[in-house]
Amino acid sequence: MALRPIQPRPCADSDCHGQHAPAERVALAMSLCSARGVQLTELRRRILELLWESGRPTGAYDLIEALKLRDSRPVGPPTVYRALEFLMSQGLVSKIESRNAFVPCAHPERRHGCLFFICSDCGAATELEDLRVERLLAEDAAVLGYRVTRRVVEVEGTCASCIAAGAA
Amino acid sequence: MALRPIQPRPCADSDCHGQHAPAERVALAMSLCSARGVQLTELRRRILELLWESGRPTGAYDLIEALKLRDSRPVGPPTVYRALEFLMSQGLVSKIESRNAFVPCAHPERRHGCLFFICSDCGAATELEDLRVERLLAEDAAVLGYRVTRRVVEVEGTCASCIAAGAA
DNA sequence: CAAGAAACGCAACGATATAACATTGCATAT
DNA sequence: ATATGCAATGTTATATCGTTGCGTTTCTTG
Repeated sequence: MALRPIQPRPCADSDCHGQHAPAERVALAMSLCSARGVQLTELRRRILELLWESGRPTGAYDLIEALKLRDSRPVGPPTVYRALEFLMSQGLVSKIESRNAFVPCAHPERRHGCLFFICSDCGAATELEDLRVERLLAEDAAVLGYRVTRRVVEVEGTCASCIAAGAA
Repeated sequence: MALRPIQPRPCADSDCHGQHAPAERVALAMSLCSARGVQLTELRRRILELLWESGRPTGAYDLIEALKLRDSRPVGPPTVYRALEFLMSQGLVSKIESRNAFVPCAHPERRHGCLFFICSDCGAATELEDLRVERLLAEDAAVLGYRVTRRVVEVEGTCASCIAAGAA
């Protein structure tokens, strides 16, 4: 029945049926960029793809490595950082500040302020949308008189799988 | 009437009357550490003091500079990072991940998961306690099966003063 | 197609953080 | 008094992350 979820929303799960392969993520990004009149160039596309394939927060220098090894494409740090900056400006990628690493965003079509849950054990990151948190932060900001430009919400811990594995 | 605030709590404001000078902050830290049986050594004390005096998020290398210039005490990065790690372990200091900088914590006596509001203009950071946010994050973590070890909540924007100044 | 803007390549550098190992000072055991 | 253990700090080097400046290529647009 696909009811419209208004509350916590795991972005890699139940309500996005099927559309999860990297290729589909990239296709969505391409159409989005096209609609917005910005260029998702080959390099940018490839970096986004690598992030989706990686499945975990990935550092800029790891991306440089990956581009060299898998694409025989040697690029310098500025090039990668610029591409990441573009991807972030389009909501296609977020930076995990507590890790100095980057993750692709599940729902670039929405103006999102996502939360990230990061497992210290396996390094996986789960993106979550929780409007209630956004609302509270907006409220607190209003009390302080802040005009908000960016939110960083990162929860570090141990994920369910790693807890299970560790308890074995 | 000083009612007990259970909701958003600006940690540098109304409900902590008077006790705000760096010296008093440090004194509190000293008694806390003493009670906990851990050593707030000269170096650690001094770094905490510098952070309180700074009034804004301060980088590790700035602390190194300050120690050299103001105390004629040349220390290397590892020394400072170790001291900061200790101070963080005691809840006396938090790291602002989005800035690679450190701030002293207003309420080390509570086990806190603070929010930070950071002004892009003037660089000031305001610490806030909001149990509602903590509760929601705990809830979301429970849904995902996460065991939480750390929370990073940083809201970046423009503070009231800077908005006022900019509008002039 | 020409002109301008956007994206990219490259070299060097700056900033942040940690690894690995040595030393100091102090408490306690011998 | 000597040896041992331990926490904290010092030292050197290096890893990791990110930026500046500038020249070249590529794309778009009139």
